[in-house]
Amino acid sequence: MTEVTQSPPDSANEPSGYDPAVVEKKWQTQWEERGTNHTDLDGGARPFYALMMFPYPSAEGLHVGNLFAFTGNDIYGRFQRLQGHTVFEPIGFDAFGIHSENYALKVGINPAELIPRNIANFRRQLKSAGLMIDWRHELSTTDPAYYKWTQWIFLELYKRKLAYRGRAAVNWCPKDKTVLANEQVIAGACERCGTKVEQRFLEQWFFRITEYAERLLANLDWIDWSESTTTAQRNWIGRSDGAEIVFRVQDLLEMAGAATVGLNVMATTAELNALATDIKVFTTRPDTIFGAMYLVLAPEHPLVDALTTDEQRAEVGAYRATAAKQDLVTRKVSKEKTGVFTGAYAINPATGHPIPIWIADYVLMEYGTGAIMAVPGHDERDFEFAKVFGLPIVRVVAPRTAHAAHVDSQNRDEHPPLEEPYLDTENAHLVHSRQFNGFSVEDAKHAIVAWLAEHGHAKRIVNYRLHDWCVSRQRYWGPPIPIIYCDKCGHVPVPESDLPVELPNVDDFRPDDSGISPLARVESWYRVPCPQCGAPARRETDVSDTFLDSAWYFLRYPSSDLPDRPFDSRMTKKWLPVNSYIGGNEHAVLHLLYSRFVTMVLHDAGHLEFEEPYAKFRAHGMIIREGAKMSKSRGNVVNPDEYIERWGADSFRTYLMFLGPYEEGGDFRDQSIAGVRRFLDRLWASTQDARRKGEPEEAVMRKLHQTIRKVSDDIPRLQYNTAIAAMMEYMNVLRAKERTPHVDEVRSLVQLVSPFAPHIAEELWERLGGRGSIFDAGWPTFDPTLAAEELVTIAVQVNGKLRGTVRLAPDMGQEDAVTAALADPGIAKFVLGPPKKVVYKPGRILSLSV
RNA sequence: GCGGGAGUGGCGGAACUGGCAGACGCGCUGGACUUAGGAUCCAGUGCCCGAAAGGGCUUCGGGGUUCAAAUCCCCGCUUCCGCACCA
Repeated sequence: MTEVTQSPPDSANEPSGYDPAVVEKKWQTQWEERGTNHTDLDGGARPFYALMMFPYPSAEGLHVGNLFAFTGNDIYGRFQRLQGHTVFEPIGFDAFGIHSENYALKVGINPAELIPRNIANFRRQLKSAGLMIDWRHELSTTDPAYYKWTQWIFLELYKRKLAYRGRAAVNWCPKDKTVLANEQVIAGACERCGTKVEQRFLEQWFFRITEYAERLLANLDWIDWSESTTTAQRNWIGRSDGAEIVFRVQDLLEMAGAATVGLNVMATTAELNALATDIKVFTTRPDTIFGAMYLVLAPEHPLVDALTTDEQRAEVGAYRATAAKQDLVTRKVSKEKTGVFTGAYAINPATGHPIPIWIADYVLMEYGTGAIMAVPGHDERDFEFAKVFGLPIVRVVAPRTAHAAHVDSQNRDEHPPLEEPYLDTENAHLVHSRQFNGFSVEDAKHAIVAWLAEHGHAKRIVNYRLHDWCVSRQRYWGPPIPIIYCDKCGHVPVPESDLPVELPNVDDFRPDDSGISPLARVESWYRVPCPQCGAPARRETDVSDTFLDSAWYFLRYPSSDLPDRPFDSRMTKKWLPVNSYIGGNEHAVLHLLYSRFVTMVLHDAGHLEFEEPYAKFRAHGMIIREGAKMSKSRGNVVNPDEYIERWGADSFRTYLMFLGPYEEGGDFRDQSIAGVRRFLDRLWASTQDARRKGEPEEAVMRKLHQTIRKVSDDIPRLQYNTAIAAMMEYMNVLRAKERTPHVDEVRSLVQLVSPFAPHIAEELWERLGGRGSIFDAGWPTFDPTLAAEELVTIAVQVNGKLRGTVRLAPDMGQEDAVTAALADPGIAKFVLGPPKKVVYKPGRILSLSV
């Protein structure tokens, strides 16, 4: 439990009489009874869809980070409503997945039982926070009526040949005999039993997201998203322009015998021939081909067996075995270069010289072709490797200097041996590269690929870092993948009429040593007839990735009750794409990329008219606590319940928005909430005290209109902290000493506060005689003439130093301004003669140089 | 290593397009009201010199551009986040 150090004011002695507990309860009830937060999806004009990333309903309850995100979205949504939009602000629960399953395993209760409890708790907490949610459209990804359509989406991808079976590495615990997620691997060992984890290859389902890489990348140029997020996506997609270069293996005939024996049984003869002849490498530096001194293949490269000579076979085998034993996490961490020579040679197509073929785990099978040409002179990793194994290092790129341009670049002495790889490509030219000597790196890339292409040795190619999306999970708590395996028909999709494939409610959902997925033990469930031929067949026993559940939930909200289709086309046309999406940057890549991909596929399949799901996305910042990151182990996690109880939801919300710039986050400090609470106390008091007699004061009204302008400008830009500061500033004017505010001075302030502190705003609105909900009363308009100042204060600088200020009309001319400034003795004493130079910006500054 | 941010009082943070640095809030100091104050109200609060008037200094450090720089340019330092042997 977190200790809340500061107590709220004791309401008995509270002069303003503001009791948030009473006010908030009252209005939450009223909203529910009157349906204030219900959205007229059918008839509402000017639809505005304000989406927040739905939470995973953990047993700990709502995290303050969730509330930070939701409140920011709620303010935005309420503001849009006050501007005359019909706003839809739905919520749901992302309740499938490894988190729930692991927690269920820990406490020994089936997740199907736990999740509804957690959701009930979340619902209570969300309601206590005063969010403008239309609860009639709540959804949970674990509801069969929802995941029926998650499965339907899988089949849509399958139909379009975008879902396929492939082998992929997983973390495997040999003791528990189970697959582990990356986060369950701690320092290379199973988090449950401490056994060293191995990598294993399993047949899994993949989505061909790489086919969409170019579109996913291109659209980033026009969607209105936080730049940090689009940058993260660009990096993740990782487009590289380069070339595929073919190296012919030497003494091919001799090796053919070895190939047939050694190669994987999966390979057909045709594949074998193609593979055994050539090694394809991907490079972004085809210009350095004359410096390619050796080839390196990934240890699991399918050609390795075929290439390896008898003398090297034992060593190669041992190296591959070690590499395979390494888990996926530690393999990426270890940096020292290791490797083994296969005994084989390939021909460098540029030089015609034979170069050795090595295997090493610094080459990854997953990227490019799983093989590289090593250019130790111009690549850090290759350089390091060459140093370790004493391989030759040759320079083929050299700095372009005025001197070097005129000498014979073939002259070796001109360029001493490399102490480190030479990486500059800007002011450099080629050397030791025959007819390409003197070419710039850029020109050489094109020229060399074109030259090699004449003999079929190379082609330009684009490579992506993005991999296909592996959607299989060897787990219990997820939607079963809707596929059936039949001996005769192969894999057969479950007919749409048979959806959903319901997750069986089993007592024993624990992984044990019997097999891979817990569902593989439920024979009564997985044994089914083949939908095509009727022969006995078997269901897929893996479930799909949680990211698939969340990749389409925003499509379901407006059609949440639709039984026979995933979403209604009319509703979808009216409400989508989402107008505003707010969420954390932890989802900058996976969730946001996957949902874009699924949307594009559904668009191509004719189900959607748009191909980008979120017109606008803004990433909010992270909150820390008293300067430190919040974590369970530190015990410094903010529990929203406690703060809402002690300070009220309105104060808590407003404080969250005040503690820092929304898109950057900030430091949550217990002591500081008091300031926001005081502000609301004073707002309450101002309304109670307000006089109806007489006229509002002109200067105060001027400040009010300036405040309306500021708040109206700040909210759409999510600059909530400065909007609140502006309202506080106005409050200070309103309640300057000995002053009784006029109702007209207060009413608009209550409206400005309403998106931040909705309960107190409703209450005060009612007390001021407002009819109906304040959220149906519109937004105060700002009158520029009322906000304009008659006189403005202008700073006067002499030789760049501030020497005083003068009050001037905003449109006063330069001469008059100088005269007015010099009339001030405090300024005049620094100006002895006539000023040498005068810079005057009306309404801003007067700068004199003497 | 690569990519993206950020460095401003005791603290969280303001500052539009280069134009009065420190808005707003916390904390702190003094006062009023009080049996009391961890409530409320009033005043003060960047640092240094000075009794004051006044003056000097100040936005991570160092240079530069400009009448004028937290803001623009160059060099360096620190720090947070993401990706990480991606050829």
